[in-house]
Amino acid sequence: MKPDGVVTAERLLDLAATLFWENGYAATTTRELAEALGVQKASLYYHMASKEDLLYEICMESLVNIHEAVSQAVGEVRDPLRRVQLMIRAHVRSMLEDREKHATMLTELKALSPGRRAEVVARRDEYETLVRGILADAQDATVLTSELPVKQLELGLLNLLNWTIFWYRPGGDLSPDEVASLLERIYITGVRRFWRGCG
Amino acid sequence: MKPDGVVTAERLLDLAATLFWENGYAATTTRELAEALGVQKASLYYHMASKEDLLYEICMESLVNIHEAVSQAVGEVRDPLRRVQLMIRAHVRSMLEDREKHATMLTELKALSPGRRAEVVARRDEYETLVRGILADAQDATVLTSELPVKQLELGLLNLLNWTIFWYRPGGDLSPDEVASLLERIYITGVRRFWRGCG
DNA sequence: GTCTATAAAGAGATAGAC
DNA sequence: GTCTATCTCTTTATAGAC
Repeated sequence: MKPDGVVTAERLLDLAATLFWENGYAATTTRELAEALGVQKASLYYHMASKEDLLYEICMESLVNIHEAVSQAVGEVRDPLRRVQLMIRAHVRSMLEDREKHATMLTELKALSPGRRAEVVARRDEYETLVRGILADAQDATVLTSELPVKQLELGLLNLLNWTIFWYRPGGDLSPDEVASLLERIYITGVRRFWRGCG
Repeated sequence: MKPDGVVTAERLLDLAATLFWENGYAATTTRELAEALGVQKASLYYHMASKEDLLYEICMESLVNIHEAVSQAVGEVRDPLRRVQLMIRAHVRSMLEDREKHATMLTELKALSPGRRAEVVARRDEYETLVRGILADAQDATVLTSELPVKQLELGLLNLLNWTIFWYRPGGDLSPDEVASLLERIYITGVRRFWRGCG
């Protein structure tokens, strides 16, 4: 959550993400938001159009952020395996740095109206396309196994990475980078193409 | 969801799990539950004490079920690696067969009152102890890597398995057993202890 | 075991002053 | 940009008849 100096709209969005994640979107009331911001209920409506708008913006922002983070991380790098490793690191780091927003996007999507939900899902599909492309390149370069279709490589990877938001706590046993190292190690070893023969 | 013949209390629990999972606990109203059951709102209270009771029972049931499923699956088997494989299969199968309850337990826990939440968390810890024990045995038998502490083996495994409830759909591309095979393959390859040298 | 009727509280959002 | 006051609707749960 951002400090007092920042514009109220931005503080409201961060605060909403925290409360939505901790208590759920439907269970979080405008009264709680107002109290935590230190204003009256009605004052919220100067900064937002509705409670649902907050949820929509949280979802979109988390997806824009992680897409940018991964795009930039793989950026100029050409080595296909290295690109997979950098993607994993950037995904985990972005997800954990932006934990409240990302978790809210992943768990409260169902609370959005159909139209807006579709917009968020479309954005998420775009991100998954980026991920799948990086995996497909590594597969084509024969550094990842060809025993599994790329869609299954993607499902396996996102399974392994995303569940982290449910147990990760800042200041816990593992730092974001340690989490990334652990998951990267398991995944890469699990799906890398090895030449098993001797010679 | 169970058919009409079954006692109403049980049908109510199954129905609640479906609605809680689809729309969230807080967003699901007693009106919707009553309508879907085909009775009046007030009639619900003959079968339940409160809406929160339903959530509590759903959470407990899903955990009792998965604990039993995994216990029985590894049952008499002694081979440590085989036990890990059987655990993965039973976990995935139980989670997907009981999808609504399991998903509700995993995502709506925060809606329970502190006391009941603590009870559910204690049950979940028990299950995780079972999982960790099976992994530790395999590690001691040198069939799983010793490079990672058993706690991290557990985090990695549950990450890989649990996220499945967010995308699995009955009748989709993959059957529960195919999902289990995919995840088992990635995990076992990822954490198995290999002798890399030749000879 | 299910009904009609209603209580009591809390929700999101708006009007209009300052 | 924030306030007080309020509107309107929905919520969970109960009372008591059948």
